[in-house]
Amino acid sequence: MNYPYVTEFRQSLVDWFNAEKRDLPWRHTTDPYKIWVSEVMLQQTRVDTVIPYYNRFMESFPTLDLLAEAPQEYLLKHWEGLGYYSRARNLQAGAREVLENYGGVVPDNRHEISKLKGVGPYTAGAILSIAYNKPEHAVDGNVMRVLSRVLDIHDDIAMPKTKKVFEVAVEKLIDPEHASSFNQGLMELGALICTPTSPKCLLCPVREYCTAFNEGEPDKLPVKSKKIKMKHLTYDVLVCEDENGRFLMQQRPEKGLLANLWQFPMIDTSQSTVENFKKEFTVNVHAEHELLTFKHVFSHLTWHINSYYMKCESFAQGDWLSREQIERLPMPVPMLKIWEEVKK
DNA sequence: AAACCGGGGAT
DNA sequence: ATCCCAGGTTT
Repeated sequence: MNYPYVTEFRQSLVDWFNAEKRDLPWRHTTDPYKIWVSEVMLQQTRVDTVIPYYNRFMESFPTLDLLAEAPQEYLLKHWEGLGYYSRARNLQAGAREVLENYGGVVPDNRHEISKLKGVGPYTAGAILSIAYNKPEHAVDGNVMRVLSRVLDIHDDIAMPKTKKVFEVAVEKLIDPEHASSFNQGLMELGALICTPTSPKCLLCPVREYCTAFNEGEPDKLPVKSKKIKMKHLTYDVLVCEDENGRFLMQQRPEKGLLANLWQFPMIDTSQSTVENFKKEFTVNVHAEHELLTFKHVFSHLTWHINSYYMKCESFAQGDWLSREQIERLPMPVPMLKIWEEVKK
């Protein structure tokens, strides 16, 4: 963009944002803690999905102190179904760091705020600009898409080094007096107008300054390579209920996929069998029938699940829990689907 | 740089 | 069936 038009670009974007912005729960505050929570929830997650989670979260954890002292299981229950559960643990770890190292005040500079667990370059810039109105870049997928079109940048956004190109661009473009509205305006534009497919250029407040609109092909941007190979895993899931109406539950390891979440026992059918499971847990099965058979698709792998209900005799080993106890445990969506079926 | 980490909505 | 979303951490 030619330098003389930067001022007009800023004003058009900021004015459009302030006139057209959606009414979202986290836009009723500039509390850095609440902005922080919203930004973490919004990582890789759509606005409509986040809204009910954010509202419930703020009812239970209205202050940074209350989040810091919350039991992890109670915290994860609030994140259940949202995905990327390490976000919740990192958020709490970050809150505890703020209490210990910064007197409970979220830092207002990139150097310190970036030290907090779970706060990377994007989230740092988002909190600094939205809560403190600091002119800091906050480059996410929306911003890269919008600016790739405005500036006609053809670098492959799948490559990590490309993000630096956009961070430098934002540093030059950002409105130093209205950093909050400018950064949110870029993201709002990406969400409402400058969409991945079929961008609504005729409604765009900055199309006058958009190189791709005037000289290029907005639909062809951004350039993004990369393709992923999907892995497939097949599991037998066993819902074992004993004579007292208690169910055998397992907690997943503290690292890796779905860390610390709870599940009904899962058997990797390429590693073991249901018969081995029965011996290992010395479970006597009185009756059994099939529950659900379905697949659950993650971003990088697919679970093929066959679930079974088994009426058992319980023995000492394992966690046999009541329905009420199970309801309080954080579980991944596939287990929630099975649990709903069991309750029918 | 690449792999890992959830889930759902849009196309 | 495919893409991708208000990304960060680990290897």
